[in-house]
Amino acid sequence: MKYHTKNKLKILNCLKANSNKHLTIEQIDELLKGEVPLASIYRNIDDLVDEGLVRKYIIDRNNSACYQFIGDGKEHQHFHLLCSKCGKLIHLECHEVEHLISHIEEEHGFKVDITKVTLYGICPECDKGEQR
Amino acid sequence: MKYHTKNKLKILNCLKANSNKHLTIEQIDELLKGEVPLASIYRNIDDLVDEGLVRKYIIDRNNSACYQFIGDGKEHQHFHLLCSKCGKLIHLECHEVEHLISHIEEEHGFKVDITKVTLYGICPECDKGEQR
DNA sequence: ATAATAAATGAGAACGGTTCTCAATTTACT
DNA sequence: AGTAAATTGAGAACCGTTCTCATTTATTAT
Repeated sequence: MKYHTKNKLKILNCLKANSNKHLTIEQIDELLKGEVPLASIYRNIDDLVDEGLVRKYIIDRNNSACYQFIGDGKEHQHFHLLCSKCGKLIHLECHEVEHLISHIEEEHGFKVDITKVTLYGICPECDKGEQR
Repeated sequence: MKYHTKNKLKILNCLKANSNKHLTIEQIDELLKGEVPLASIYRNIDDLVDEGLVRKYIIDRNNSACYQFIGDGKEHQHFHLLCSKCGKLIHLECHEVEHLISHIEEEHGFKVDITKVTLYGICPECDKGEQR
């Protein structure tokens, strides 16, 4: 059984207050002004992810994870495009993706968890300026 | 300008000989029986990736990257299904995926990097035995 | 309230994959 | 052969993350 703790609430509030973006552990640490030790941030945020309140993203190169508050999880089903260059996160609802997920489940027997779908690549803006 | 070196060829041959699977750096190191230092494997394999002879896959968080020889690059693109329960990694070539990637690029302007696509979920075997 | 129990904490060490450093060596070009 | 450029090897450094463990805090039972 889990307890409600100050640290956990601080972290959750921090993520809530920034629910429009995804934060790294380092950024959370800064926002909390070092009030919560790193190890405790890691521990609590793992819980929050398990509880479904926070979503975890892995940004490719530097291996650092990002976290984002996703509320009660009753939001529209959507998935994310994450630009590997500028780090921008794009929310996308797209029937083609739902189609693919259905296809994979029906034809390949694998039940994809759509809440964990993140596609990495290059966003339109970065792509334009990438002629180099 | 790049030189041809023994190390690089050893690594390339190792990947060629195992082109049906993707190998971690650790596995490559074992296959090469420690003849090539780790740092050199990393350096050379980065070159091979840049040269387009080898593809790098980033599968899951803390796990290491995987590499696969792709020869002339004409192979089918594939991506990965990772079972959240048993950890099994499934390679999937599926025209529906290519279709989705085209769609996202054409309609949403976002260039998806398929080598970084990993869909999480439950594999068929775990799904069968999951009545709990 | 108090005691007993379970979970969370803080501080730092440890971990693991990857990258860096730099002197020594190898390669390519004249 | 001489020179410059690239690669090598060995280990240290790096960095995000996880672990350890004694201590503190929260929950439950008495």
